[in-house]
Amino acid sequence: MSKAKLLVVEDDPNLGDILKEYLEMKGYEPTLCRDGEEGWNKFKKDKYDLCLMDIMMPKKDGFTLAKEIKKVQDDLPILFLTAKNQKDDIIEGLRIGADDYITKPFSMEELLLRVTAILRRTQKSQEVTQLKVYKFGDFELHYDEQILDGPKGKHKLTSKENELLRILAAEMNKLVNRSHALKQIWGDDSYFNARSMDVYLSKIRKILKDDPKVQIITVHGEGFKLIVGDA
Amino acid sequence: MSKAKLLVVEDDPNLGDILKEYLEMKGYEPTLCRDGEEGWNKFKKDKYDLCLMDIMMPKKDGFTLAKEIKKVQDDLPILFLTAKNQKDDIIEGLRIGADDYITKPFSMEELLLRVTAILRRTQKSQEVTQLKVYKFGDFELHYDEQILDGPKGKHKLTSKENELLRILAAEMNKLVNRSHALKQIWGDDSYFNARSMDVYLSKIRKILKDDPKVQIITVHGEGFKLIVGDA
DNA sequence: TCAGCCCGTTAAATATTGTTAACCCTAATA
DNA sequence: TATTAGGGTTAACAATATTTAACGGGCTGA
Repeated sequence: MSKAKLLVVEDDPNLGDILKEYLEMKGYEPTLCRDGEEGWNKFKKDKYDLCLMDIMMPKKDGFTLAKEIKKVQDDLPILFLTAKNQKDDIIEGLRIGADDYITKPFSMEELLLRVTAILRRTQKSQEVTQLKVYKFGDFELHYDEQILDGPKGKHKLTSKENELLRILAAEMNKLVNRSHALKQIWGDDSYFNARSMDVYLSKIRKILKDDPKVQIITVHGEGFKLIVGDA
Repeated sequence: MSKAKLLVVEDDPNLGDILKEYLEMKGYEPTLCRDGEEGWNKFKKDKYDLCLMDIMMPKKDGFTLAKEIKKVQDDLPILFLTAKNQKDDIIEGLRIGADDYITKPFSMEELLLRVTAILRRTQKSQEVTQLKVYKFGDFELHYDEQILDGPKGKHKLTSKENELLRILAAEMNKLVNRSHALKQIWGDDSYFNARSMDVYLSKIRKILKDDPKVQIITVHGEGFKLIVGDA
């Protein structure tokens, strides 16, 4: 796990130095630029994880720089450092495309919170963006969306149907222990919950009829299997 | 909930008195010291929640005092009061482990903001960090402005809609527990509040129809998920 | 083989959630 | 002070989800 690289564009030399020192101290790798033009040059040379920039800067303002950067690398998160007395319409304009903003004067702690929040979010979305999908036969179970996409159209599933089918699909062609599934979904293996599960199995089987290759078979006294035969 | 104890070390008698009086008025329990040495003695005698200190002081300067304090109690947050443009002082202070700084002259409101921010942060360290802009699908939620910017225009949100959507957006693609959201927004999980939340969910879903990739899924008996599908 | 349990299915009963509209405040305005 | 507009809550009703009940068929072991 290497340090996150931050592009810091700030023309106030005091604040710039403070930012750089502070962010370094907190385990980041900041590159400080004094104006928008320098920021643009650094951006072209290297790859960054996050960009912090002032709005009002000589040579090239933050708004312009942000737009240019977004054109090249749309997913680079940008955190604007804005002055409090900035006109509303400017703020309005720069909202588009900014991932966040913080108004001066701000505390270092506030800034750090923002930076970590953005990085956490973007890093997460790089990993977990993939919504879970299970495929079996002509079906696709979109678990996160609670949708079963089959050969005869999409079926909206209820939460319980969704959970149950996911367990079966995850163990495709393998036995799913009855009691195990019950504990997973209902928390405990009781008579009524078991009957409930049977009701849902029945509903799911109805949908699965859309593809004759797919069926749920019962292993008496043991559990169930989602089996996928050949064409 | 007792008053937070503040150790205030400031050699300027005018500023010191003003600080003490103001902080008392705001419900804190400040102890005023005139120099670093006195500050050190008070620190040893009592337990404090936060320390505000000047840097340039007779007998023992702020840096020295801060270092000594940190050696004994590393987690005591320190807020430095620095003269304007003393960049090196600020950096040095942050390096020592100050949690924040504020440059003189400052307004009392400004100071209060810092103090409350630090105390809030240290008292409940597991606070959810709050961004100002949340993006999901073709939407941008501008939390501060209570505006949801979508593919078919901007929607002004009421504060409840705003809060609710923020919670969902912060946990994008993940389950948000019903009761948790209720406690966050309404303070308690009661029948009528729950019904109220359902009303707001309905309103939000109407707006989210502007982008078919985005939807709020119900997990029966559990909570909700803001789902962002693929194109 | 047959009693008894296990399971499949359907339907009814409950519980939870979705939606709309009426109602109640409060704060701004005339 | 009366009026109004907006936000929030409550009420009422609709739609779904889940559980329970009821009935019947099938499997299994004595």
